[in-house]
Amino acid sequence: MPSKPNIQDVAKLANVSIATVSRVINNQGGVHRATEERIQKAIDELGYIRNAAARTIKRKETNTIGVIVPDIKNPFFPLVMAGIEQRAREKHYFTMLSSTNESPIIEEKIVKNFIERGVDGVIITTANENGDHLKLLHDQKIPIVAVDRNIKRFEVDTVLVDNVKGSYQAVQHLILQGHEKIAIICGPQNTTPGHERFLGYKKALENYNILFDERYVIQGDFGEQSGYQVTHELYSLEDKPTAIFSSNNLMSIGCMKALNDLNWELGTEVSFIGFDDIDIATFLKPKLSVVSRPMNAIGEVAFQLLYDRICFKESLQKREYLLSPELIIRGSCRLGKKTF
Amino acid sequence: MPSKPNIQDVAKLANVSIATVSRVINNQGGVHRATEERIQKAIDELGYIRNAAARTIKRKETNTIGVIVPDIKNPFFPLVMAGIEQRAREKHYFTMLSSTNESPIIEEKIVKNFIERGVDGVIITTANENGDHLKLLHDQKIPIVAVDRNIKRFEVDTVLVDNVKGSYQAVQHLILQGHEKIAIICGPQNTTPGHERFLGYKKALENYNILFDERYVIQGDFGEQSGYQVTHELYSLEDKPTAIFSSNNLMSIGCMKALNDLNWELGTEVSFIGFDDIDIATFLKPKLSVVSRPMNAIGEVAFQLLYDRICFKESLQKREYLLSPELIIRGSCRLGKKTF
DNA sequence: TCCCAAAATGTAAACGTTTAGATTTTCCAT
DNA sequence: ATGGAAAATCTAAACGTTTACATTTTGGGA
Repeated sequence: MPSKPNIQDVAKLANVSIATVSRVINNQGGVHRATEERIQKAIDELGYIRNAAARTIKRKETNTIGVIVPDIKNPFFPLVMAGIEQRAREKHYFTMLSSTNESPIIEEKIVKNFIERGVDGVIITTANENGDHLKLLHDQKIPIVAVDRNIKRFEVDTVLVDNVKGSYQAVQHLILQGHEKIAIICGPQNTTPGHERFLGYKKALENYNILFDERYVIQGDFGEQSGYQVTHELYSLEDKPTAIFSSNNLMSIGCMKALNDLNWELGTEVSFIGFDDIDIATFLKPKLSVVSRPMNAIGEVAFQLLYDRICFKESLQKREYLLSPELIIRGSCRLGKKTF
Repeated sequence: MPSKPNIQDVAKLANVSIATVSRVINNQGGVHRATEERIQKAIDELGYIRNAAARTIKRKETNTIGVIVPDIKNPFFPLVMAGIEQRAREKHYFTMLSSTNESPIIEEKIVKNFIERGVDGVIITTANENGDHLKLLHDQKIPIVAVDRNIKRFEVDTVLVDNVKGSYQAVQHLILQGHEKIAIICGPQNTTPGHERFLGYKKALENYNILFDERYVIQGDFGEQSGYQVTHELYSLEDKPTAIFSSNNLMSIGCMKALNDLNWELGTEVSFIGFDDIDIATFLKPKLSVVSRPMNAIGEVAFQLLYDRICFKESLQKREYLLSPELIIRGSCRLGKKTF
């Protein structure tokens, strides 16, 4: 018994031609009942498993999609991924996941590799929204769905969250609690989420006629470390903010650590709302208010969009899903210090 | 310009044979400098990308490994995955990740699919340690590395953590703090980690001559929900434990939620140590003591083992890596209530 | 019994590579 | 100029499928 059996071996053992075997493997029908059974027996006996590579060569499809995320360690993405996988499995699609560590260079390599391997489509949260490095994908007419971050250079289907609305609601809530000195820990302004969350912040201030103060706008990079440092900066202001809005989960964690180290008391001395729910939220005293996103749904929608696009290609218009985040009020902003 | 260009198109444009093009694509040398440049130009011009499927058919290798985890939402696995990916990228290997939701049935399907696709090897944390459903892999002589959970049915390389030692140290520490009524929230006893962590617990009690009390041994399923429920059960005992050891991260979280809801005060009324570090650990008051595992290293070692095995196949002996967990003492067990 | 459509099966040509082995070209020592 | 080894290139046969088309078998009505 030499290495892997192939369709030939099965055909020989079952005493039929490879065409018939192929028909059985692919459930195409039109095969005599008895013959089918004979072939199935041969398959089992030999332990035959069809070779996807050879199949792909003919079929020109892999039933595989690629998923590219910027940071697999950010719990947001595994949750989205779970949604994608769930839906993909239903449609008998498989999933290749790669993480770029926010590097467009790595991202381009991954893309190239995905193309080599013939993925039928790609779901991506890109490390560089201008999208120059995704040209290859576009050229090959491989369907793309952008999740959480848009791609500027071409039209692609998108699954985004209404960041403006989410942060607007959060900041609005802080304002209604009586806060006027509200700081924002921003994400990178060259990313959609980073920028839009800042816009929502600004809009809320404007709507309520609160003075926009540059000192309270402070740049982070979506990483925990930066949330930590930046909170120190805020603390060192002579006129400290009475509330902080953090633009993402990891920076919220960094911020909380800093609050702790600085003895800057959450809820009494400083209120807080963060974008994205995090595990620690309900364990802090007071509990953290957050803007929560439906991660699993994001993944599910993303796959559905991609799947439709794979089936219907260009005949579809560009579709943009905008999911609404939900403001979850817990304790961390209830005690807003009235300024009047 | 019809769809994807192939090696033929490149050859024609560069006015050479496909063999020469192939040599260039694969950097095999022996091609005239000028010719190579001409070919490269043709490749760029056409936007040619080689077809991995066709290549696989000849080469009988994919440079892809499959990774199977039981629950992608458990933060442990993305961290291990990050270690795997990091090392894999260095060796120009790609990674397919699938999650089984702890279902051996799904796991078997994934395995079959991986084989179809010709993965060069598999890293797996199996949903069923007896391993019957992995027979296919073994039959095809595809290298396997078992992570975190062993596989009983065949010999495979393993990367495990010394669970017995880890939980022994944790329980020992509780004992030395003066605790005698120490409860354990167990994981499933048909998994290596679940069982071994229980063994470490028992061993520590024995060594220090503490009476083993069935009532304090309580079964969970490694899920957050079960940690929560089970903690309620412990609280309802007439003779409550003074310390709790939890067998994994998610159950620890559930336990903490329960403590909170029950007003069972951590650190004073009940001490705690959990297996696996978790985000919330340092945010609780007092901070949580934990047994910490080197996730990234686990992933790196796993890939290294698999890589060697792919290169050398049967010529290697079975290798077992046993990494040591680290007991991190924070506040949650410092205040052990002396019973004398 | 014969005919013929329908059903079942077979034949052979792709698909896009890699690679042994054959052939041609280059170029240097004579 | 010439022979011949080394370098460069080419030819053609795989690899394991799918599938259009051709061929054979089956079975029921006349």
